[in-house]
This record gives sequence, structure tokens and C-alpha cells, in this order.
Amino acid sequence: MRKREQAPRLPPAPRRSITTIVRDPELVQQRHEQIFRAASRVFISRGYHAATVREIAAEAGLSLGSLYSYIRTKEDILYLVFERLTTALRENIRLAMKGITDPVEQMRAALQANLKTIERYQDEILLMYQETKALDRDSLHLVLAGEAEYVKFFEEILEAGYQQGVFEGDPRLSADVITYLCSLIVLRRWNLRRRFSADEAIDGVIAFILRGLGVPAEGSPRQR
Amino acid sequence: MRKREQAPRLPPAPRRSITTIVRDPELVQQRHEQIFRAASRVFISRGYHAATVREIAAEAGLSLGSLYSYIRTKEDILYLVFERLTTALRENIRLAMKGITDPVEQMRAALQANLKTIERYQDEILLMYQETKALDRDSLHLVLAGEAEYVKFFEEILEAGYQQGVFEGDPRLSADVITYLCSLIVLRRWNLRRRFSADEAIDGVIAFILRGLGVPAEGSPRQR
Amino acid sequence: MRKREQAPRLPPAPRRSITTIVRDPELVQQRHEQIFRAASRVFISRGYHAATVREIAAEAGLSLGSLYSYIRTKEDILYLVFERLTTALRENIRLAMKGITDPVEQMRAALQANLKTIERYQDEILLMYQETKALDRDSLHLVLAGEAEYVKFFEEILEAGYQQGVFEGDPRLSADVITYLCSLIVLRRWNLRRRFSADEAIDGVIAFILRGLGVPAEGSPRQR
Amino acid sequence: MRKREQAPRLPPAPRRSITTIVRDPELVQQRHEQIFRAASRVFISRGYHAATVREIAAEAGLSLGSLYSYIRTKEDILYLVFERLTTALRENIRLAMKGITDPVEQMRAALQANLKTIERYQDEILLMYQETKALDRDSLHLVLAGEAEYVKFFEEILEAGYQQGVFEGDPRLSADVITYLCSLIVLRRWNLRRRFSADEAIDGVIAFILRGLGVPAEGSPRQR
DNA sequence: GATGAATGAGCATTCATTCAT
DNA sequence: AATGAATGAATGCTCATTCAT
Repeated sequence: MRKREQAPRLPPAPRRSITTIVRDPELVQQRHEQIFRAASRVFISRGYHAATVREIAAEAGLSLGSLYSYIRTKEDILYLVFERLTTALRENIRLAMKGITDPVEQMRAALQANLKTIERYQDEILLMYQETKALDRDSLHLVLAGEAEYVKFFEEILEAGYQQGVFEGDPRLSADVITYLCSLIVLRRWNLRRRFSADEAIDGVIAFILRGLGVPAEGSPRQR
Repeated sequence: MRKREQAPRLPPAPRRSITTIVRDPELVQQRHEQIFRAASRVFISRGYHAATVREIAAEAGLSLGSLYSYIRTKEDILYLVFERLTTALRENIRLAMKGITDPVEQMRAALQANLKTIERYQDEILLMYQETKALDRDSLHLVLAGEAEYVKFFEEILEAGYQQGVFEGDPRLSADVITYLCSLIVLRRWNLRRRFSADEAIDGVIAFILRGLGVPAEGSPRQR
Repeated sequence: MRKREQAPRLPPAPRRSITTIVRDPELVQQRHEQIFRAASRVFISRGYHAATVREIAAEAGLSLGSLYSYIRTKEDILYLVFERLTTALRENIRLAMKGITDPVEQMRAALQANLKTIERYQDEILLMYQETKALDRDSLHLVLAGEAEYVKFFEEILEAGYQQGVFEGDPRLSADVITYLCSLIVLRRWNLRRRFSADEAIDGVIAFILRGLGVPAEGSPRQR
Repeated sequence: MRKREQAPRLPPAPRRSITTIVRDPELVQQRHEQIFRAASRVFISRGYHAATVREIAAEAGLSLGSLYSYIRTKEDILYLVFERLTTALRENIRLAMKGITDPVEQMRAALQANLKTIERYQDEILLMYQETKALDRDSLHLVLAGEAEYVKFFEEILEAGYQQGVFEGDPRLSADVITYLCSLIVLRRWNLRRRFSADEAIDGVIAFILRGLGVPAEGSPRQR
């Protein structure tokens, strides 16, 4: 059996380097953090198009000119936000899987971690679904590639479980289905929240996924 | 047992009437159809904000002034697109369920029909997920109400099946999950299409859903 | 002494004939009356520029096309309104003077009549002061010419009184002053109405004018 | 007797502060001056509605974008013009009255000064009469309040003279009448100018006003 | 003579980006 | 490195006028 004790290697995670006028890398790093935070807030509350670069600068506590020393275009700011987000999603799932061997348990852990992260970044996730098309071709490919890496984590668990006969269905398709279903709690929250608490929704989604993978319900006598 | 032979009553489907300068209702109807088609294309390829009313007019073969005789604002056009879309989704699922009694069979039929409709209107669906927030408060409520009616169809099937013990999980949550999963083939097509044909994806999603509802795979020896 | 028993001859009152598509003069006459009334209302409540030809047509109970069979441009409509107004002012003052010989009495009568007319058409008068510049060169000259005729009436009375030594000041200037002062009750009504009733204002203005003309106050002991 | 040697206190003259993007107050001040001058010219020659913001920008030597860094709406520009105008009128009359005790002399001085100011700003005055209605509610109230302050100056003189028995008629009404009559030289200049020089008109108006107030003509034997 | 759909020039306003200081 | 004033292309929407029916 393949060793699984270690966390999967962190994928190279290619990222576009944003061209800045300022040279000092530490300063750039720090300002990008400021900009990320401010831009998230502004983009989330007004949407990418309605948001003004002026507003973002003000929210970040930077002058308009300064902001433009750390980015080249408004679209750069969007990329910055998405890049941080996909990194966070990937990182959290990677940590959760670490040290677990059993595919079903690994899946449970990954789902829990992922759903928690999604819940935490729900506004950013929604933003990503809504504004991805505002990215230019190159940024889009990079963001999608980052997302694919994240799907890969699920795919690996599924593949292992499929080999062991504990999961049904094509692992590659299931990985997509799972990734997608996790976003349910964000993309349909307008409907869900009228009837379920956050935890009820999370538990219900996990249960549905596990059934969908063919895992018998825990202690359920139904299948007997 | 409640009779299910007949199609569920068509919900009143409240809709905002778009204020037009032109009075002839037939002409308005016809022009709205033209506008719907043109706007779908333009919004899909450029997004709502980036799309220009001028472009839409040109695509619809209308002069700018004429277009504005049939709508009041750009947002009206978006509403027009969404309203047609939710109506189509609702109508198709309603017809597919008609005359079927068995909940599992009804679910299969509903899913097939729904996924076909979604595939057909995939661009519009994607648009809807991305641009719903561009609607004003009133339009948004109407569109969401239309969407809720459509979720209701699934909920009714699930409720019936749950009573008969053929479905697992909370029918209301499952209805949301199913509705959402059906959009998978659109919202993640950039990833799916690299690996699956449209039919493979549809079949895989249906299989996943049925397992997720606790329905034993057809002819599957696994449960024995 | 010159005879004054008869009303002064009605001045030729040149008017621009509005080019119409419709030929029947009676119909034109009747429609112009409709248009005048509707346009007055609309122009008064929204101002000339903000008013829409559509609104005027609707208010007049005519279709847009029909309206344009009786006028050539929007500006024609404004001219129509002004032309009717100056005619009414002229006509009323002419009738009031008729049959009075004494200049002071004639002046009193003319002022009373004029102020009454102004009060009645106050909105139209205000409109005229505000929107005269919207007229094209030709219309403007015609309207001003009509207005000059009306000033002439006062001038004639003043001239006669001046000859008899009952009025002070240059009759031509006084005529202008009087004409102008009569509009006070309209142009400053936003200020006057806070403190005076319509009749108080009218009486006060007449008293001021008579004093301004050097006419001793009635029964006033002051001159002794 | 109340002391009148000092100029009346300058009223607080409330003004709406125009929201600007540019923050430097000196620059704003200077640009507003440019805009005021340019806008006066443009509004006067074409009227408020017919004037284009582009024209004003060009006339002011500013780019369109720059102009909009100093105002928010076209209406702001109109307010700017009116605000400067009423301030000038008020200020000039205040200075003229300063240090004069006798009500009749004070009135003569105030009238002279006021008529001179009006003659100087004749186009702007005309504009004000014609376009006041284009202001929004708030701006209108502020402009009218500024105007009321100006009428107040006359009212105070009249009140003092009335107490001393040198003026006839209600001081409040007379104040309105006088304010209004001073504009005669502007609002009827199309008629006056054909027959009188500017000074003849001014002298004639002053004479008429003084007679209207019951002040005996200077050195006139008539009253004897 | 009546109708009202069609037209498109025209206008106020916004905003990403640049660049002189 | 920081600032914020300047720029002008771009866009939603209106409305007088025409003309086919």
C-alpha cells in the first residue's frame, strides 16, 4: 500500500508576479497584504465593476498614486485577491489530510476542513464565482490552475479509496462533484439560511457526499 | 397515497411587467424575444457590466432608440433574460414529471429533463450565477422566487419518496443539493470538459445524486 | 382736446402663422386652442426644456403624429402660448380703458384690469419671463412687438396725463416702469405671499405706482 | 433714535458647500472662480439647459474630467454662479449704506449702488430670473434666503424712514417693490435701451421710486 | 387626416490611469 | 517612495422629429 502518512507535496502553485514600480520586496509584500484585505471588502460589498480603484486605495489607507506603485491595473487587484484565496483553500485542505491513512477518514477530515474554510471565506468564494470572468486570459488560467490543484487533493483520496473498494463512481468526476458541492453552502446560502443553521447545512452536505460516494451511513442499520 | 398522476399546478410565477413606450402587446412580445436572444449572447460573451446597451441593440437589429422603446433600463434587459430562463427551467421540469407516479422514476425523469435544459441554456445559467447581484432589489426577489418554485418540484418528489422510505436525508436540504448539483455541468464545465463528454458528465451526476439519496444502484449486486 | 371716448384701435398685432400640414382652418384653430391649453399646463409645471412633446400631446388628447400636423417644432408650441397670452393682456387692458376720459381714472382702471389679468394668468406670465429666450429670433421679435403694443396703452394714458400736468416723469419711461411693476405680483410672489394677500399686494402696487406718477393720494391732506 | 452709523451686521449667509474631489481648498477656490466666470458667459448666452458642461469646461480652460473634480453636477455650477451673485449684491449695498444716517440719503445711496451693481452684473441677474427654477430644492432655498437678506437692507432703511414720517406705504411691501424695480433696467432692457441711455434709465427709476415712497422731488416747486 | 413606431444625435457623468511635483 | 490633480474615452439614456401604414 502506498504511504500516505505525509502531507502531499505542496504543488508548485504557479503565480503571476504582479509588476510593481516599488522595488523593495518586503514592502511590496506588506502593501499587497493591505491591498488584498481592502480590496476583498470593497469588491465583496460592491462587486468588481462597481468598485472604484479610489475606494480600494482609501480602504487600504493608501493614496491613489501609491496604490498604483504596487499594481499595474485594477484587474491585478482582483488577481491578488483570488490568488490569496486559492492558496488558503489549498493550504487548509492539505493540512487537514496530513497524517491520516484511511481514505474515508481522510475524506471526512478534508471535507470538514474545506467546508470550514469555505464558510470562513464565504464572501470571497462568492466573489470568485461571480467575478472570475473579469480576469484576463492569463490570470484566469493561473487561478483555474490553482483551483485544479485543490481538486487534485480530493482526487487522490478518492483514487486511493476506489482502489480499496470503499468508494463508488469515477474518482475524477467525484472530485469535481465534491469540490462543487462544498460551495453549495455559499452559493445557495440565500436559500439555505432560511431553513438550516450553518452546521446543519455542513453536516447534511457531508452526509450527502458520503452516501454519494457509496459509503454506508455510520452505524446505520438501513443497509443491512 | 396522494395522487401524482397530474402535473403539479403551475405556480402563479409572479413577474414584473417591464414598462414600455410602445403599446402594441404583440409587438412588445416579439421585440422582447429578439432582445432576449441578443442580450443573452452579448451578456454571456462580455458579462453584464462590460456589455454595452449599444451592442445589444446592434445584435438585436434594433436602433438604440428603438431598443429603449421596449425597456426602461439596462437592468430590465437582464431581468428579461433571467425571467425567460427560470420560466424555461420550471416548465421543462414540470412537463417531465407529469404522469409518473413512482418517486424514484419521477426523480430520474426530472433530473434528465433538468440537466438537458441546463445543458441547453448553459451560458444563460452561468450568466445567472454570475450576474444575479446586478439586479435591483425587486427584480432579484422575483427571480429568486421563480427559482424557489423550481426547487419546490424536487422537494415534492423527495418528500413523497421519503414518506415511502426510498430516499434518505432531509428532503428540503436534498432539494437544494440536487438543484445545485445539476448546475455543476455548467459551473465547472471548464474543468469537466477536459475529461468527460456531456453525456458522461450527466450520467455521472445523476448516479451520484441517486446514491446520495440512498437509492441502490440499478442491478447493483453491492447491496445484496 | 383729443377724443378718448373710444377704445384705442386694436393694433395690427402681427403674428407669425404657424405652418401646419392640416389645411382646414377651423380645425387648425380648434386644435391650436387645445394645444395652447395643454402646453400651458405642461410648460408651467415642468418648464419648457423639461417638458416633452409627448407629454403635451397626451395632455392635449392628441397623438404625437397628430400634434405634429398642427405645428412644426416644439418651439412653435411655445410661441402659440405666448401669442395667446400677449393677446389676452392687450385685449383686457383695451376694454378696461374704453369710455374713460380722465387720465388718472383711466390709469386706475387700466391698472386694475391689468393686475387682475396678470393674477389670472400668473403662471403663464412667469413662464413668459423665464422661457422667452427659448424662442427663435423671429418669434421673439413678434412676441416682444406684441408686448410693446401693450406698453403703448399705458404710454398713451401717461402722455395725456402729462400734457394735463397730472403725471410727473417721462411718460415713456413710466410706461415701462408700470408695465414692469405689474408683474411684481407674479415674479416675486414667492416672497410676497408670505406676508400679503393677493388684494393687499395689488392695492399696494397701485398706490405705489400712483405716488410714483406724482398723483396725490386720494383725500390725502398731505399736499396742503 | 437708533444708531445707524455702522454698516448693518453681515448676515451669516448660509451656503451649501459644493462637494469636490480635489481637496486643496485654495485650488478649489481658484478653480471655482474660473468656473464661475466661464459658466456665467455660457449660461447667459445659451441658457442653462441649452448650455453643455463640455462648453463650460472648454470656456473655463479645464478638461471635462477636471471640471468634474470641482463640482458634482451641472446644477452645482448654476448654484455657484447664483451664490457669487447674491453675495456681490448684498455686499455692495451694505458698503454703500455704511456711515449714512438720514434714511432718504441712505436710500439714495443704496439705490445708486444697487443699480450700479445690477448694471454691472446685468446678464447674471437676467440669468437668475430665468433659471432659478433649475435649482434643486435645497439650492433654491439657499439662494432665496440670500436674496431675502438683501431685501432686508432696504426694509431696514424704509422702516427707519417710515418711523420718521419721511416715507409712505408699508415698508415691507415697498422693500419688495424697490428690489424688484431695480431689476427693471435688466429685465426690460430690450425695451428701455431703444429709448434711454443707461444713466437716464437709472435716474428715472430712482426718481420714480422716491416719488413712490412719497419723498418730495428735490428743489421741486411743485409741492409748494 | 390620424397614428405611433423608429431613429440617432446629443448630453451628463464616471473612472482607470498617468505624471509632475 | 508618495501624492493627488489632470485627463478624456466611454456609456446609459432621452427626445424631437419623421414617415410608413
